Amino acid sequence: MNRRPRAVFFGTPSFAVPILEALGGVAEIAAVVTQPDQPAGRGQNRQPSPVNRRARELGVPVLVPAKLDHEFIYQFNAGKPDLAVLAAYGKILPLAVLAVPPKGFVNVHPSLLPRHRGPSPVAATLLAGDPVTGVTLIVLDEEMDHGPIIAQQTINIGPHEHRPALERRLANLGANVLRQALLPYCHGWLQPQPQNHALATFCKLLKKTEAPLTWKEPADMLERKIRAFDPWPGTHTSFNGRRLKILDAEARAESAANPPGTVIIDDETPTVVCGAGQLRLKSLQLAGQKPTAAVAFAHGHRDFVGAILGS
RNA sequence: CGCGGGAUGGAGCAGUAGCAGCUCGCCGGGCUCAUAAUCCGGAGGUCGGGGGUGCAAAUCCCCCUCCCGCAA
Repeated sequence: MNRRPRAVFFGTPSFAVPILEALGGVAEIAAVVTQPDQPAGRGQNRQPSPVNRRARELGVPVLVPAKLDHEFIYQFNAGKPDLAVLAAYGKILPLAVLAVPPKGFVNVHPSLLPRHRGPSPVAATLLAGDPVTGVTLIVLDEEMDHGPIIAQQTINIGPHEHRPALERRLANLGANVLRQALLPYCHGWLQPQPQNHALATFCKLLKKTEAPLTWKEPADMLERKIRAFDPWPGTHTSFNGRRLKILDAEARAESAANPPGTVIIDDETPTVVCGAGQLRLKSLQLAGQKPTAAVAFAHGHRDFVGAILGS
């Protein structure tokens, strides 16, 4: 193949945008497939996905199928794609769709496969406390995140990095990997290698019910949740009967006699006693209010220090 | 019209009609070898904007702007 390959891009959230842009650099984008406009924000107005917006700016045809049915497959086929690239599309693809492009589907997955297969790999990485992560390019097969590996690159995780920052870095890394590996794969210079399935781990879709913090848990686990669940489903507790979001905090090993959930003051910083260790609060948000620094929050709420959260 | 909370000195909050307050910060001074500690004093606010009712409005009524939680 000497010409630029024709590719169809599947993706939805902002994570997929840099990857779409990178694809435009190495291939001819026949079309972009993304999720239909979803009700979002206050007022529940329907909003196009970030990938949809970017694709329009780039002047690329956009398909927003509600179902991946025969009509969609017909349209997909009509673009005569050599391959498809998929990054966080948000739906499982039927085999009939996977079978359309001759070179298959290349998936940009933000974890070091076979670790963290599934729909929430970045959150799972942070929850597990992994010191490193990365991006893996695979060829999709009939099982979830199971196909052979085209390329993989690794990055370190910052000691207190939250998911949005890590996701942005992984998106850029994914764009790089795609730029470097896609054409070699298309030309057959790069043979995909099977994953070591024995080492596979799996993650589940995040649920809103995981958002409330349980202070009996160890502080380091709670810090991981705060970093992994940012910005959704978020982490919160309750204070004076109102929902209190914990936006940022750091675990420390110190122990205290107070029961879990008690707010103590440590060197000016409000700190919550946990099942093991303590959580130094850095940024909080009371329902309906703006995010505030934890120190300032304690100044305004004189009964905060000494309170037992989550009760 | 999806439901709901909010806007008060630099920051965070209290204050449902009767002189605009609290914690922190800031400025000046005391104490001190020194200090984020402590003591005394001080500056700083058209109470988001506009209209209305009242002898009197941060507070009650109407309109507007901006911010946020739930919900996805």
